[in-house]
Amino acid sequence: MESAIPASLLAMLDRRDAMSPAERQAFAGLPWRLQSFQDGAEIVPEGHRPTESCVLLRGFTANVRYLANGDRQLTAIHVPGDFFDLHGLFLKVLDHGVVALTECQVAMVKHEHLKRLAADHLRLVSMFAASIAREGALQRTWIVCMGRKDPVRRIAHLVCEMYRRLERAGGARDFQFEFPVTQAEIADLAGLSVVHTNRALQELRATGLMSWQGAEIRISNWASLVAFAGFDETYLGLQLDEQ
Amino acid sequence: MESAIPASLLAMLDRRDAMSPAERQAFAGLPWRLQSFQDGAEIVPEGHRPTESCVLLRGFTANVRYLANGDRQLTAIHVPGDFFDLHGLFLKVLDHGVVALTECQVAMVKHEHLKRLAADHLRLVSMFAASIAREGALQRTWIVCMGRKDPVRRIAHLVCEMYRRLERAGGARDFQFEFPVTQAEIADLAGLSVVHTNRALQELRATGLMSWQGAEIRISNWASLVAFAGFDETYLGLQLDEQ
DNA sequence: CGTAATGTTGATGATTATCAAGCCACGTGG
DNA sequence: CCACGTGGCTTGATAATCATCAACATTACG
Repeated sequence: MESAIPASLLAMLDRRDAMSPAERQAFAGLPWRLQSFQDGAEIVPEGHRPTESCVLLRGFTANVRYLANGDRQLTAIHVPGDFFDLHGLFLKVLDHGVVALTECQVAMVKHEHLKRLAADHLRLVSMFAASIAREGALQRTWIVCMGRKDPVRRIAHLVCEMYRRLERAGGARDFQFEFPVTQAEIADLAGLSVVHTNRALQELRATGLMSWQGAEIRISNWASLVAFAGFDETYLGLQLDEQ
Repeated sequence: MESAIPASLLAMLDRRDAMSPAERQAFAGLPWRLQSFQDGAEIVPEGHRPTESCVLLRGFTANVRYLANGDRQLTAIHVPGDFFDLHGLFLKVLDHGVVALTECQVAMVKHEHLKRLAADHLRLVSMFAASIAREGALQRTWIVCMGRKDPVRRIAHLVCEMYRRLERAGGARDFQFEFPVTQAEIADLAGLSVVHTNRALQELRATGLMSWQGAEIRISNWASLVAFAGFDETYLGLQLDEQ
């Protein structure tokens, strides 16, 4: 199935690093291929040599690494609008897989087209690099959480981050949002056992700063939750340095 | 102090993504500024808006994030030849500081010069992006270690990684190398207490797979250490995708 | 209505942080 | 040369944290 990338998505990609009209038009004109995936599907296999890059349109996906004993660790989580595969444009091999955490929809475009685009619009290469650098900032933040924050704060931090990122993507408002992710997936993200994740979640709910029932998260006291989690959102606001 | 970048360093930067003669010459011709730092010195402050990027010439440095309670977490460690600051070329603000883990020497070059260079040699922008993407792969690997590996394996993995990276940089041979880093710094890197780091190290030495006395690390059984740590080095070999 | 996936609970033992102290190597000043 | 201070390493004891196992409850869904 071949289709133009939805205008709403383009607006969202655009939000952070404003594209010029010419860039926007060239971007939207690429031969995007839309594809849907079921909950749990493997979107990109680990160790794959990618020939196209992906933008998440709907749902949640995550980077995943599997260990020999069957354990796995999620190293990043993506929200709609994320160009989650972009480093594959510069490196020959992907060091991780990408898995669908929910039913989701992805727009894919071949690297050859992105490269031709980049050759015509040089600033886009810098935008790509900035996007990759931003993902690095997310990962550094997660390393800090895993290394120096207890499980309750770790999950609280995740909630804060997801709210801000989804807000930007148009998927969150008024301190509430849908987050249809299982506790087992939270465990794989936070580096915890499922049982302990469950208890940490209960403890977090017991603070009264937020609720999380089913897929619905509601933050009742943003400022206190931020303080509790030690959430410093500067790492989310990093912008392309023009000139 | 203004000086040309040492030829040996250039050769090392070159090792991964071969530069053309023209690129190499342009690169070496930039107005590099050499600067030395004492053990523990802050090379780049957290939240800084950088105007230059840095290549580590000698010693060890690390990315660092400080928490409100005074704890800190190291999110990356750099070896000679690493362009540890490159994402600052694309983002306005650095989300982390850089600290000297040992006495070290750094070559710095202003962003304006790098950007002019990049405009003349477009492939260099891709090389920069690839370098940033590689750092992302290192970070993902560390997330996996922190989330799913016990402290002994975590440190074993660090030893494996440092050996391979130093080997490439010319700082390791015959399964031994100098690593003059304190246990407190290992603790901040691995997300452990100092006491537990010490005990994990003793346990690791007790396996007989390696020794670590003072600053001297000696790996006596590489294959077994790799197996024990679950070290899969594909993430280190990622190369720039040319076309 | 049955079945599987997800969430929850209790009990237990292993892991890890914390505190407090001592040890060792090294450099500095008397 | 020795006293002394400092920083890094090591040890023991204790308590908090976390994983694991084995249920059971709840929900989603065919």
